This record gives sequence, C-alpha cells and structure tokens, in this order.
Amino acid sequence: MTTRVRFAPSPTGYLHIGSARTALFNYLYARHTGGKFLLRIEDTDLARSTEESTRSILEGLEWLGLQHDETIVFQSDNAPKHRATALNLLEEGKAYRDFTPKEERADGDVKTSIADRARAQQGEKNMRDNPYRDLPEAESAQRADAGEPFAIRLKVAETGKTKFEDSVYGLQEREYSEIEDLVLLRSDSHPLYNLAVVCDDIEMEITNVIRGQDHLTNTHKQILIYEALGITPPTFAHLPLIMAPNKGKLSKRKHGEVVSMTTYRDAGFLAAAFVNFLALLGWSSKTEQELMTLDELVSAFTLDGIHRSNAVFNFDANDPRRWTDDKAIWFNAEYIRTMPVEGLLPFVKAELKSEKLWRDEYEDDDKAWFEATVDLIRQRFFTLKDFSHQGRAFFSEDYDFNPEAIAKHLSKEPLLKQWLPELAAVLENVEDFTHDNLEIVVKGFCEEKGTKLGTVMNASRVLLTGQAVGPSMLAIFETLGKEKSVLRLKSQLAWNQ
RNA sequence: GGCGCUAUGGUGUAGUUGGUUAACACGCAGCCCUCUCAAGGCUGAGACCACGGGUUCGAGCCCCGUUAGCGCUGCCA
Repeated sequence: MTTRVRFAPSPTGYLHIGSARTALFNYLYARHTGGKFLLRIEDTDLARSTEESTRSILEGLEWLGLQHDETIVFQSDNAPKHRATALNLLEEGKAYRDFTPKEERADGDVKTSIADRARAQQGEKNMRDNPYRDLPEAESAQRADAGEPFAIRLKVAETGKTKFEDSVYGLQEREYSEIEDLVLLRSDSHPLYNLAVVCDDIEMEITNVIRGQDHLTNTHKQILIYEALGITPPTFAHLPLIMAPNKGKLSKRKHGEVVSMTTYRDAGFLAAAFVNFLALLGWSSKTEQELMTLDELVSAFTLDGIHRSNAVFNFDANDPRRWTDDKAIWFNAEYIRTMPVEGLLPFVKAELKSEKLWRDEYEDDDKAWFEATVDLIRQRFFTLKDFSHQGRAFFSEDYDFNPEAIAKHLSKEPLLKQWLPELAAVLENVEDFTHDNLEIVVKGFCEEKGTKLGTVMNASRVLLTGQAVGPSMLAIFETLGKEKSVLRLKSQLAWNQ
C-alpha cells in the first residue's frame, strides 16, 4: 500500500512557521516512502476562513518547493457528505439528537472561559449525563419533526478506552469517561471539525496523519468516530510544537511577521536554506550532517528521528540583527556563499530586477562578469537582499555612501582627498588591470606617499562601493574595471557628505 | 481543576541493548589570516544531563515522586 499523507491547514491566516514545518514533514515522509502528499484546505469555519489566507498558504508552500500531488480538497465542498455521515450515525443509534439550546459564547477569551468552566466542574463532570442521550427514538424524532433545533452528538460508550500507537509518542490511551459525547453536527447542521477531518481522511484514503501535537488528545475523539464508522484509523504521528523564545505560544498577534513564511521569502531567504533550517526543528537525522538539500532530507527522513519535546524558535524582537533565529540566518548565508553560483544566479536576478538594478547584458555579453561578481560579493552576504543593498555599487552608479564608512576610513586622513584622485590618475595608465598587477601599482603608490596600504585600500573601498566592508579592494578594482574605478576615485560625492 | 505530553549548555540536537573527559551545529569570547568585514583555521567559556528518591558494582539513559513548561478540556479548527 502506498502511503498517502496530507497537509490540512485552516485558511485563517498566512502560512505559519509551525504549519510550514508540518507541511514539510508530511512532504518528506511522502517522498521518502514514495507516497503521495495531498493538500486539503480546512475551511469549515466560514467565519474565519478567507480566500486570501488560502492564497497566502499556497504561496508559502510553493515558495518552499513543497509540491503537492492530486487536486486540492476544500473541506467545505464535502459538507453534505459530512452531514450525511452524521445522520447515518444517528440512524444507527451511534449518535443522538441533543436538544439543549446552543450556548452563546462571548467571543473574547474563549480559551480561558472554557478552562475556567472546566476547573469549576472540579473534574467531577459526568460525560454521559446529557438528558437527551437516552431519549427514546420516537420522542427524539417527533421533536425533530416538530422543528425543534438539535445538534448531533456521538454516543460514546460508558466504559472502555481508546488507544492508538503514535509513531512519535508511542502508545496513547484515554478512558471513555474523559471524553464527552462530542458534537458531530451543529444545530444549524454545520459539520464540525472532528467529523469533517475523519470523513475527509477516509475519503482521501490517508494512511498516515502527521500533524501538530496539539491534536494529540483530539485524536482519541477521532478514533471514536472511526470506530463508530467501522473503519480502521490511519497511523498517527504527532509533532512537537514550535514555541516562542519564552517557551510560550508562537503567534501572529504577539510575535508578528517572524512567524509568517512570506516574511522569509520577502527578506531574501533561499527556500532551500529555510527548509533545511525548518527540518532540524524537532527532527534529527542522527548524524552530524546538518546541511542538507531537499533531496537529502527526503532520503534521510524517518519518523523516528522526530524529537518529542517542543522546540524553541529563537529570535529577539528588540535586536534588528536577531530578528529571526540565528541559525536560520546562518543557514541562509551558508547557502548563499557555498551553493553552485549558477544556482544562485536566478535568485540574484530576481532580486536585482525587483530593485530595478537588472540589465539583460548580465545574461548575455556580461554573463561571465556577472557570475564572477556575484561569486565575489556573495561571500559575506546573509540574504538575497544584500545583493541590492550592500552590493548595489556593483550594479549601479547610484549608490549611497555609508556615513560610518566615511567617518571610519575617509575623514581620518585629510590627505586622502588629494591622494585618491592621484591614484585614479595612476590607475588610468595601468594596462594590465588585474589583481596581481594592481597590487604592485597600489603598493608602490602607498610607498611613495609614505602611508599604509590599508589606509588607501579602505578609503578606496568607501569611494567605490559606499561601504566600509566588502571584498578585497584589489578584487573590487578588477571587477569594476578601470573606467568605473577611476571615475569613482575622482568623484567628490563622498567628500561632500 | 481533570487528562495528556515533555524535561541534555543561551538555542537546535546526538547520546547506540545503563559502563564517555557528556558529542555536534548555531550563538558567544580569543588567537591566526588580513587593506575592511565576513569566510576559513585553531583555541576557549558555557550542562552538577529540572529536582528528589530508588534499582544497580555502575544511570543522562530503567522505576517512582515532585516541580516546571506545553497541549487538550467549544454547537472553533
């Protein structure tokens, strides 16, 4: 039997980092086992689901490169089937009509109020005390026919327990007495989550459910539905959760953009790097290799590599340099500087295009130059954005001079204002404008002026790139070429700031 | 409150059927390299393996308890 897994987000926001990892693990498992990775949008909560969220989630998955198989299932499309299933269960006596009027909940702190109520019950609540549970069928049907609204609840047996072997957490058991007669169908005949999920997983022939650990206790309820339906449940694997730095819940409301996948795409992250980072949050190959391509992840991925305790996603909202997890940034930088240049080029192209810095010659006459330049400057970049920011001077004459760079390398030596144009004049006459030869020329120039090489080099870098930091100055000269180098050395722009 | 899950340096993780100086990566510090900054190389700081009891010749690994965090506890998903 081929494995079939699904990623089933509810479209109530963008693709959250935790959901992204769930999607990734499902994808890896499917590909590893040669199975199918399906996508289902759980849009049964009409009030909160939006098309925009669906688009954003799809965008996130596409960016990550997690291509799904088969067509996307929209859960709301299956509502009639869910309803029929509930009615069927009712008919078989495995569910009953609950005529209790719907409780209106103040929408504020739902979670808290539920917990409070549960606490007030002191754990003495009898889960089987619903007065309608054993209402004679004739009476129940009669009231229904009379138009009295009712919800349909699953009739959970008095004694016994549900059990399942979780691929990650091992054997899980739960007494029936701890599970309420869960509602299958609302009084407005709207099917509820647990019913919908089970029906759809059956319909989609899902063999392995891989989802967040927050569903661990829900699973027992779903097992009950499977049992009522007489269908063998799939195998479950629950994933540890991803927490905020304070080990609390990681949420959009509290933590903002750091949790959204699109943030990383827009911040110049390489999907491959982010996927690599994400894979290691709660999973380990149990080898010392951490840098892994998607293909390597696919072949290394097994469920027993999944960790059982929650992982902290580390970041500091007050530190711009640490706006997201250090290791995620490190992975990205590592990918940028070590991946084959040809592979990086398309990403740099896209970045330059978005900043209006792209020229078609980079793919034509200047292809070799472009590749060499990217290869040169990528060594100290962290994101794709750096190519158009710190690296802007390599692709445009219109670049800014970093004030700190000026202060550090220009202002300190007043004579530089004369020297650099002089150096420009010298360079103008250099025939062989290459690294080794330029080294001889510039060194000679510095000796003549009686100054340290670094003084001239650093000042030159500020004039030619606007930055205090960057590649070796000789490499910059060579890359920019004689004409631009000379022009920029003569320019007074930086001095006037 | 009840039920469940978890607990290895700041973070992510390894730790094989109980026998180690508790390993690796990120981050941090220092040194080397050096025209700057990275990268790279080297070195280092940082964990009484949450705490307390057992079992054992021997426990991070097994058992019990405590504590803490998290999850669920809805006619949300």
